[in-house]
Amino acid sequence: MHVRIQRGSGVPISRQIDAQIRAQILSGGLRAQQPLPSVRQLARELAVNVNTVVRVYEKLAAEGLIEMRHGEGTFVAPQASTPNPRQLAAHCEELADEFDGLVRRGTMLGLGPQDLRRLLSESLQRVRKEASSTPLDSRK
Amino acid sequence: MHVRIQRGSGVPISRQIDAQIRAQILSGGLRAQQPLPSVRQLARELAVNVNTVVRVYEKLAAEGLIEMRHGEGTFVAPQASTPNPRQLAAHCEELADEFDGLVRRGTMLGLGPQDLRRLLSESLQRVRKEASSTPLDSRK
Amino acid sequence: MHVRIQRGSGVPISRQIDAQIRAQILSGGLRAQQPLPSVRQLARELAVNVNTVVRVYEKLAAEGLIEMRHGEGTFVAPQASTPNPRQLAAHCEELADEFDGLVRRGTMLGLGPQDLRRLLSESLQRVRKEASSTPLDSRK
Amino acid sequence: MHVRIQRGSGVPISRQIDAQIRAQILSGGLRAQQPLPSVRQLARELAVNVNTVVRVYEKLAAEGLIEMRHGEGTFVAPQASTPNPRQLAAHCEELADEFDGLVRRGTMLGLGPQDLRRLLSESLQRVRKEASSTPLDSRK
DNA sequence: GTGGTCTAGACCACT
DNA sequence: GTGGTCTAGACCACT
Repeated sequence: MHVRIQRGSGVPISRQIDAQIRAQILSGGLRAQQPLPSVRQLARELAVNVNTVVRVYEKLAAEGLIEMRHGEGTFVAPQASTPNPRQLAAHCEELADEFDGLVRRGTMLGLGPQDLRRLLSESLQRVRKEASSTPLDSRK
Repeated sequence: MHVRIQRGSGVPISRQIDAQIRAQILSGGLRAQQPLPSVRQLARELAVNVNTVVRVYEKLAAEGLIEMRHGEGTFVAPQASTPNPRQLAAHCEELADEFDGLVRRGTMLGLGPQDLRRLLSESLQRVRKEASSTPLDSRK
Repeated sequence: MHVRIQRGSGVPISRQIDAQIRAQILSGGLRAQQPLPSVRQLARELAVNVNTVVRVYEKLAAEGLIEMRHGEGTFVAPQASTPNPRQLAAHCEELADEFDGLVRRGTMLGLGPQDLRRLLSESLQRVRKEASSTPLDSRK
Repeated sequence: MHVRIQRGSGVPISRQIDAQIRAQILSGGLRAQQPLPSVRQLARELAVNVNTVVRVYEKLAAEGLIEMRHGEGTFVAPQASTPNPRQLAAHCEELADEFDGLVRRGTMLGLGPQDLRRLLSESLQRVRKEASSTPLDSRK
């Protein structure tokens, strides 16, 4: 599982973690029954307080996306296996809104469409490189 | 002056307003001495509390980007006229970070580079349309 | 930390609090890393609204004099340790200006230099007594 | 009449003007029937908006300390001639309070009694020099 | 527990 | 009209 938080972006840490785990489950990147890192492990990796992770896991569990099995660990819920197209679409729409926000801000900074396309291309490269260099997660 | 806020995005309203005004000043979109909307007017336009706008204006004033003149109004600071390349660059870098965030989230949703480029193109169209349809601000 | 506000003096409460905390940091009376009272605690002690304290702390934080750590508390900034002679001098000059104001007002009331010196002596006594009788702050 | 305002001290301009005129009337420095500068003249001298002065004059007139005679000008009220000991005492006490405030702030800056006495002495010199060099007011 | 943000509303001061 | 300060209270996020 990949999670990466941006500090100082103004977006609450818990929200960032939630969105990323949720995206991977909805898209099938994380499969049903697959184990998630333990609360403590993820908290350590992200340098975040344990309670912050606990609250995210609890919320996802309350929505039925994951299951916290006492003494065993946390797993993607069985029903969560089939990518849910409605929620996926909702998530994509949210992404589109955020693109709008970035484009507006870029425009206000005086950037044109070409500049913004270039920014995106550079991001794509950076993120691709990240992914390839990331050591595989212990529990994936 | 153009400001547009996204509610429910997790990013504090005040931060969104701050970033957008700041971008326009740094890029020269707002010129030195130019009047900003009054705190009350902007608050009304954005359907936001007056204090929220006041806090943003105070912060920008503390950094010397704008000047609040008691009883007169609020203006872009005289020194803010020449686009500050260092701060502009910092702001662009911040934008690049946020692109990275979106790309990561998109990737987690299973989107490929083509999908993301398409999302950007659609955003560019939407935002261009917004701009052209926006009635000119009374005070710019 | 000692803060004492005078209501009805015409000087905004927030400004009084700001000046006093600032003085103690600049002079080294408050040391680097030292914890400040929490916003709620100080608000309670001074019988002032929490937001008023928050605004003061935010301003001092924006200037790098203190650090607000989410969930942890507020602390004198590490760099603030070495008394800053330039800012200290500025603060002393401000004090001198205010002495001028008092002397002018006293003169207008018909007081002579001797009367004013006596007023100062009495103040020194009163304030000394205050200090000695103040119970040590829990967190200093 | 002597009035001197300190900008940026946090004390409202109108309050500063009020206190200074009031002090001179209470102490007999301004005698009954004596003309005050016109609203416009004082506003110009102090580089203050006319309305600010108007409001101060109106307040003092409402308390019976001065009289605004339409078409003639503004004068110290006849009854205001005999220095009012009770109000004078109140004003002196206020002054004492403000000395306390300054002494506290000075102490927080690390100044001792000697430093503060020196500050006062320097103020006395400065203010004496001001007074002697001030051109006599046209209407005194 | 800690700080962070926002609202609604009041009252004041300056142009 | 403009900005400046303050209160009371809510709800959220991080340790």
